Amino acid sequence: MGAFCLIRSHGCGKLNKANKGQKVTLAGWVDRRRDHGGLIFIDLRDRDGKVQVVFNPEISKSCHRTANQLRNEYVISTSGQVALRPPGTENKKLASGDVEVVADSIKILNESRTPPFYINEDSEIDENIRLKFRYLDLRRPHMMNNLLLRHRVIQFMRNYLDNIGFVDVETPILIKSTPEGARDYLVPSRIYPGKFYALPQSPQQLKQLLMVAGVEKYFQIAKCFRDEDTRADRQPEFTQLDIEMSFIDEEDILTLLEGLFTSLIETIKPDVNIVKPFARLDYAKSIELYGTDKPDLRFGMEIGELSDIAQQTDFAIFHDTLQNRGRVKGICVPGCAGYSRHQFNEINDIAKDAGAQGIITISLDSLGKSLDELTIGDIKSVAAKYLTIDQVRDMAISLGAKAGDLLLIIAGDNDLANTVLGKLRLELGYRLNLANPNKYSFVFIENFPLFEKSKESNYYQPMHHPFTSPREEDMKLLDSAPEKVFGRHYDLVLNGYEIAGGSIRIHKSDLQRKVFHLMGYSDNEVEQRFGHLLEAFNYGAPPHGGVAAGIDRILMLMAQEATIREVIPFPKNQNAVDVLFDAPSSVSEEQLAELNLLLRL
RNA sequence: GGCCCCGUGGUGUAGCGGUCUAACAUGCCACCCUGUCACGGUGGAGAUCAGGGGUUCAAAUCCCCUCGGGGUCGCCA
Repeated sequence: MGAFCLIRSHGCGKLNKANKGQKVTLAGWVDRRRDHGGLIFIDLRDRDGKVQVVFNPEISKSCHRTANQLRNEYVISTSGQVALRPPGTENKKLASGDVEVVADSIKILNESRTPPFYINEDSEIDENIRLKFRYLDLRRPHMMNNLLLRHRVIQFMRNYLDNIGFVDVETPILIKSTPEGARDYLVPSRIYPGKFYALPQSPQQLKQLLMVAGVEKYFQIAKCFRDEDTRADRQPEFTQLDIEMSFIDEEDILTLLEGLFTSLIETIKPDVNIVKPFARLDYAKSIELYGTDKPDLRFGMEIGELSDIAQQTDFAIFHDTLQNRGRVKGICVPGCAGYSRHQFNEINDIAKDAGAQGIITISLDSLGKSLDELTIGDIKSVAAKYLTIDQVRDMAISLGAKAGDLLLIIAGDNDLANTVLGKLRLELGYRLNLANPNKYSFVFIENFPLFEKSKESNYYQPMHHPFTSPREEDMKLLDSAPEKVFGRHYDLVLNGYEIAGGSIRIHKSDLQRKVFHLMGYSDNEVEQRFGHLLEAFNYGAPPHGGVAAGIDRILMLMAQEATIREVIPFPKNQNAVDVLFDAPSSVSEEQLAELNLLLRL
């Protein structure tokens, strides 16, 4: 740790045979004490790791006496000689396990209460307690590693982009509320009574203005704020790698992303397997095959269309569905023909939770046979008596099934069938361990519709955001059939998580105005909310586009954590509460008065 | 706002109508121990079973409500 450390000469975890005989001074926390009466061992821990320190009364009586008072998490500094451990007592589990420090002086820098949970072992602890004592939680090596990983990833991104000509520009945190999209966090203005700043949901408009300014290649590690409900992969404030470029098209951005993420993972996680080149999938295709626009491509189990086969059967449920413009679709669950009653119930529950009325299961309970040898007696299904063996075989072939597999079939509305089967695919795929945790399966999702019809109003709302450019060839459809227009938008998905999204932007004010109008904004509203952007486009705005990547999610995946909170040093809980600071909290009457605020509760 | 899961010494779990005066592991405290490393040994302290109400002769256990936590749908331009 070097030059700046006044009371230490080395990091604990960095000591090894090469330091043999050196006199060192260490500082850190007592990870564990082993008192043998005559001899006391301490594992001393700092950011770099651990090393064993020996207190021998024959070396120093007073040190040994002091070591006797030590407890876990006491902060000490100690000096002594690095010695090879006696043969046979090396500890292979410890990086510094070949050596130990024989202490000849020790100072207790601070005592510690017994911590509310274990720092020195990795066990499940109630998250509320962890968050309340986050400074202790982060002291655990596991969390410290996540924190250091975060540092290395962000450092890598900065260097990578700097090397290819990108400029890091900071944008303000106090800006203007531009409703639509997510709810804003508002900050009252003291100087202007009754007026508010908003925290940025993302630096979107600012980076576009930087393109107008001529920055050409911009990036920022940007904090974003959205006042929406949390999820395992969503927090009220989160961090994006924000990128924008001028004079480029989609391919330039996809190439940049592929290069950046490939070399990021290869540098920081050299042992994992990246599927290269990154896959590409149409939005519509993704929905049809995986029931989602963020598919996990580490395993197959694709959704298959069975409507044509269903049409030929004598099964009333199939016919009713098809008559009502519904579809019959299915997936194959490999090797699960022998599922128990209980397991079938679970599958049924998943399907119902996802909105299905029911699910039809067909067990090809005939292990060892080929599909050709199947007989109707091998088929276990409530629908068996309405199906011929040829129909079952055709379904099995459509879904890529073999004997011993389980077919799950949903009859219903197309969207619903996709959603339900997509959910079952994920759930069962994970249960069957089909998703290799060391595989990084990136996929670009392309060709999103520009708009979707709003449920509440008669207007259109953007799939991505209102600044996304329509495809050139669809421009004329904007007036006649906006729902048929495709946007120049793309997402990057990794192992079932959307980790980046971007687009080529609109850079002309008349087109931007038209899109706002389709969203239902009046001229007046457009001027009020986005006048600054439209005006900027009138002064030589270059064509441009960019992307924003969710750094917390990327880190979550790299650290193999189940939630984003594990890679955020000080996250909020599911109810958006910071339990360490107890925020949000009340403020004094004086503070409210100064802001001209009156609470209406 | 809806749905699902969880709440038992400091921590993690067991117990799921009576045997609970609540068990186990670890941690904590005291003493013993010179080669351990999740050290070992002996002894000890530590729990209104989240809170409230109900059912019952009897509730940690069953039911209802509240609170807290997690997951998810809605929401997230």
